[in-house]
Amino acid sequence: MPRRAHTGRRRNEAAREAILAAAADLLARDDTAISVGAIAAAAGVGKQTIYRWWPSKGAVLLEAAIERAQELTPRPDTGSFAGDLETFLVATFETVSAPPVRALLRTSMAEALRDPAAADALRAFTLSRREMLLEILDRAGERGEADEGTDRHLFADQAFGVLWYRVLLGHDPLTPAAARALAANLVRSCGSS
Amino acid sequence: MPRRAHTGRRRNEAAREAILAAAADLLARDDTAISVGAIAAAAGVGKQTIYRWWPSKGAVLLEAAIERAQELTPRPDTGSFAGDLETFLVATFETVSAPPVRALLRTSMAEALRDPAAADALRAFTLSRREMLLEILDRAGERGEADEGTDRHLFADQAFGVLWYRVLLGHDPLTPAAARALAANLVRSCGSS
Amino acid sequence: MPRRAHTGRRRNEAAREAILAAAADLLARDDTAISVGAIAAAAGVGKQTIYRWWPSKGAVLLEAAIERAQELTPRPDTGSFAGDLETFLVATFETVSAPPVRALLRTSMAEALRDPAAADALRAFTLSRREMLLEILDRAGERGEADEGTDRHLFADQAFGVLWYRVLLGHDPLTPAAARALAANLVRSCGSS
Amino acid sequence: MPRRAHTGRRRNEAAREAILAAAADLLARDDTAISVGAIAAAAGVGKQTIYRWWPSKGAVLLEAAIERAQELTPRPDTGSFAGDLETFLVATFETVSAPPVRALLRTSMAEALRDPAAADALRAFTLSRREMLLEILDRAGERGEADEGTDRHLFADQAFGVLWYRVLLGHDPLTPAAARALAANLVRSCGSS
DNA sequence: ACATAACCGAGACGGTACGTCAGGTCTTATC
DNA sequence: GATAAGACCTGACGTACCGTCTCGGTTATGT
Repeated sequence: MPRRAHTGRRRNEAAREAILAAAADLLARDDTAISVGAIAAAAGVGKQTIYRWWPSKGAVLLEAAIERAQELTPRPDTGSFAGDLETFLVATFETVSAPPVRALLRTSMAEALRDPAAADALRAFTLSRREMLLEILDRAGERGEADEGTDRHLFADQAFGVLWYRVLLGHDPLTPAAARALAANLVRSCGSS
Repeated sequence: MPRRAHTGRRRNEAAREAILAAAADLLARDDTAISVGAIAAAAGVGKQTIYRWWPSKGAVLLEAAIERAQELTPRPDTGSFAGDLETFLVATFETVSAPPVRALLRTSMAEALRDPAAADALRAFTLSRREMLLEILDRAGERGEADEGTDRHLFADQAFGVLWYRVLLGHDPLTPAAARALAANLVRSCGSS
Repeated sequence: MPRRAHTGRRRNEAAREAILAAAADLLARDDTAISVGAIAAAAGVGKQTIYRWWPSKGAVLLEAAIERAQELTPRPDTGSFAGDLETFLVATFETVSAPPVRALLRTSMAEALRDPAAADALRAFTLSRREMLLEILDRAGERGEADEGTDRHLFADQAFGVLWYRVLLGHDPLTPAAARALAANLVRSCGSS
Repeated sequence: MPRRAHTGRRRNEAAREAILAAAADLLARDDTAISVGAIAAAAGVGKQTIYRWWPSKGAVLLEAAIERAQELTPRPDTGSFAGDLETFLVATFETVSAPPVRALLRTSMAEALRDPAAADALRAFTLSRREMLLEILDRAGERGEADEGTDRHLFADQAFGVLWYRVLLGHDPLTPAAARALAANLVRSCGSS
């Protein structure tokens, strides 16, 4: 039961932003090894200031990655399921095929695979992206363009699965053509035959 | 506890096997941090013996992972595209949903994301799995069950994309039901309309 | 647990005392590592309040040490040089052989060796103790019990040298017998042969 | 029960020497703050190599200090107690009054006061110096120049006490005149009156 | 049969990064 | 305007691994 709400110096917002900006910069480079010391130095900040506010390196990197990624949010409304889906996927594939964004996703996943705190953050982020996609599906359902029995989870997994698979394994590039073909396949698989 | 004899002159096959076995054991545990020293100690081997034959830690881990994974290879031939695909996916999902295999895939990806040598190995492995799947598609094409214009790459990416996405992000489990639904979707998307 | 009131404007004497008391407490324990944060917390004081009034950690510790030590000041006057000296040394040795006082001297020296401000304080303190001892010598000189040509500095150094040497190196304990033997030696070395 | 006496690479003697040399160099400078990293860097050595062989920074510094100090060993034999003692003390005072040696002693003591391992090393070193001095006293006893009842510990403490006191507190310098006066006092205090 | 040479285990080496700790400074709300 | 709280930058701490190197020793081969 704190007698006062708060005493002492408050969190320095400038430091927080400098840290995330530095982290994002380093993420955009494809340096697979980013150290906490490097982030701190680039942000002009002590390491302890990072550890005071984030549980681990991965958590900082992911927060930085996500903050960047939030900006690039297509919310298409073309009137048709096929149109919305194609627009969403083409835009998303295009964004992600840019090397810095690709590097950002790859490093984010690498961190998430070692660090539970980072994994939570990544899961929260991907969940938000899934919801955007599922809005499109739900709208289509309301218009009768998609079967009601469609497995929504699988629908999202097929879309994002292709995305992540190509980003991580790199067997094929994320082309607009692939986005369109994928959109068509997904529409067909939801079709109220 | 050096029980293996030195061989001198030629590569000691027993050491190689002990290393891969130790690596596989450690991979199956979900210890996110596996060190070369730990592998060497578990194998009763000097670190240099590892570095003599593999370029990096990731390469050892992936070779071990792949060797394990090769054993679990379904090559179904039920006579129909839908049957083959469903059998393949159900079996694959089942295998991968076992926690040790899941850990193995996750750690393999983590290594591949940091270590180019490991990335190459993982790419080679996934390529071999893709070919198995594409055999099924090609057989279907010969029987006229699949459209000739089907994008083979996208077909494989959709299947393995869902698999890896669920293994890495864990939003949903790899259930047989999901495998069956995915198989149905894929058959439909290859359908000679 | 801030029980003391803020005073505003003028220096808070209660805070000063709480700081020195906390420092003295920590000094008496043989914890070789005393942090400013620990002193501040024990005193219920902000770190800045310490740094506002003292130049460094060592300076606080030494001021606390000296304040404690001032209390234990024998000023013997037995009438004879030998008597005064023996009384002084026996009392001093006894005081210093108590573990908390020993710890206090050892920590004080440790701080003085790293921190010029602390060194100054320690020098000032030891100087005051030397003057007490030299009073005894001077009185003896006036009575004709000590040679006028005696090296006063060396006289003091021999006495306090043994004290500090035993406190710091610990080859031998500070026994009353040693104090008496030392007193006898010193008297002899000042003897108007 | 080791089947072999030793396997693996042996300790690198060059590294050991480089570390002690670097430590001695840094000790001679009056930098009160010497870090393990600095020693390692100056020696061209990894920090771990220091921690592998010494329990603490203080232990390294003291070993370096002692190794240097061992070189400067007066073993006088003038035939008389007074001559031997004066020669020993004058030489010792002269050595120690050199600023680098003074710095070395001060830093050694500072380390010993914080670090038990360093304290042990310093105690062992001072013990060896005491024995040298006591040899002189014992030889004098054999010749009948010193009383048999002399307190040998106190004798040594008086000599080294003055030395350390002046090095650590610095009230007075370590002059040859002081050494001679001290020698005279000590001879008198052992006198078989 | 004996020298040679590649291999082996062990483990020390120079490094890089880790996550923690403390010193001394600065900032904020409160008295 | 001094205070308690506490965030800040700095820099050292001691540890964990990396990938390389150097030992003494083991065996298959080549003479």
